[in-house]
Amino acid sequence: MLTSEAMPDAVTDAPTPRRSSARGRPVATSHAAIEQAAFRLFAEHGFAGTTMDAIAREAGVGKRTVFRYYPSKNDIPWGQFDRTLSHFRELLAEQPDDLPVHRAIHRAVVEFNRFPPDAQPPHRERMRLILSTPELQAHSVLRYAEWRRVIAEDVARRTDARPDDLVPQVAGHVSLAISLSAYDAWLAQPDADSARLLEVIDLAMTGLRQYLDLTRR
Amino acid sequence: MLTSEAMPDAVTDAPTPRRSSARGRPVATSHAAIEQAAFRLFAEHGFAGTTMDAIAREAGVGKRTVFRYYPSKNDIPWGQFDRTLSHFRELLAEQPDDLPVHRAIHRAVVEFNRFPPDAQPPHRERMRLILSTPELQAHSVLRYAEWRRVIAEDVARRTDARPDDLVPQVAGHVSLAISLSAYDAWLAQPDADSARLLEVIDLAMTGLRQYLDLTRR
DNA sequence: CACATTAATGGCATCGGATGCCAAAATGGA
DNA sequence: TCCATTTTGGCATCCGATGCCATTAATGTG
Repeated sequence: MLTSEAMPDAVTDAPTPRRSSARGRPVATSHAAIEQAAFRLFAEHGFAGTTMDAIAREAGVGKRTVFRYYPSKNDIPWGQFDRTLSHFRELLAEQPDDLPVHRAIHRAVVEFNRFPPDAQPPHRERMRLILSTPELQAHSVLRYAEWRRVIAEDVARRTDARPDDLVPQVAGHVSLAISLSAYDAWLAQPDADSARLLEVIDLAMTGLRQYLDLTRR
Repeated sequence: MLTSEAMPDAVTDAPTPRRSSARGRPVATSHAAIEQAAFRLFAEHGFAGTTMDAIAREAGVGKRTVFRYYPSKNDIPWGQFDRTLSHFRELLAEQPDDLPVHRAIHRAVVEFNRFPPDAQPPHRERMRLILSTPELQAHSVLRYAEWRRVIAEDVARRTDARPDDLVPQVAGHVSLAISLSAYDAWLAQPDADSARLLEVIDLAMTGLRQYLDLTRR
């Protein structure tokens, strides 16, 4: 999955608390609660039409507190992204070394987008919001950069290169390109389920190879 | 070129005036003048450290006027981008139909990045600012979207598909991925000139085919 | 030459996101 | 009860962005 779902409290370790110990004033909210409040308002008034004040009110906390949980309004739809990158790193490391590099990466990318269908808010709505809202499209590249970096590092390891070399960098960029194309196509299909997303990622990869060989009409 | 250079007044049709006729109050500045004022301040205080008020003062106009020439601070480094898209469209149309699609596109992309070396501010500085400033990296995807669209339309035409189909979309995304990788690599080389950029774009394409095992394993 | 027409300018108010600062609140433990 | 601890949230401030509109400086006409 490209996003980190805000799991129901029972699934994660708590209401995603910020505290470390159990002393001091207790938390008044959680990442999940803020996200859910925000998504309710986004659905009603759109992303731009929802102010941070309104989100704070809906979540029942002060605006200042919301900014403490999420560094910016743009970060809310993505959820707690950093938690997922280490998972992606593991998926890449799991792929056999004797596979052609691009196949190993592609498999990890597909696996990364396989996820339990009980996300809250749902994965598809989250991605629809992100990919159809210009501000969020723009903001997302900063997230993508870390994601690409993870790929570049794995490709570098597999090819005895450095992460900053051209081929690993291109691999990162192109993997992202494949994923974004796939998400667009997936979202364009009215009733595509989460399994269909994985198929479309495969199709996008096939499409790329086709494009690079194609001789025309 | 990915950006539209603010040419010296003599090269373009004027100080890039906003007026259509010659009646009414004359313009007080130009796109080029604002860009140059802005780049001076960016070099001195950084992008984030430069306020729109400061740019307006440096250019000798009101803040409100600057916003009339550029819709946002983020748009200043890109210059007048839209002017270059039609040029790109022409370059794509010029490529022979009997070429493999990916070769035609790649050639147009390379040609698009060939440009006269007398830009003001210089192409390389412009791209370095854009690609090294997070806010600008983010904002740029909105520009890239139009650029990708132009490619998707040309690929669709060449392959009897629709621009929104998967292969044209992937082609757009991947061409962008190649270009961005190339720019990063080019900027990483201390004294690379503008001719070197074109070579690096070729190298990035080669790198992609290598990554995909199309050439050798 | 005076004056209407035209079009860009720039001041002003306002909004919303973001940030620093700090007192207040709420808990556990001594 | 008081203290240490930690989060909260109010307040002020900055900055980008936008709407509104009076002002300014040209042109062209009578």
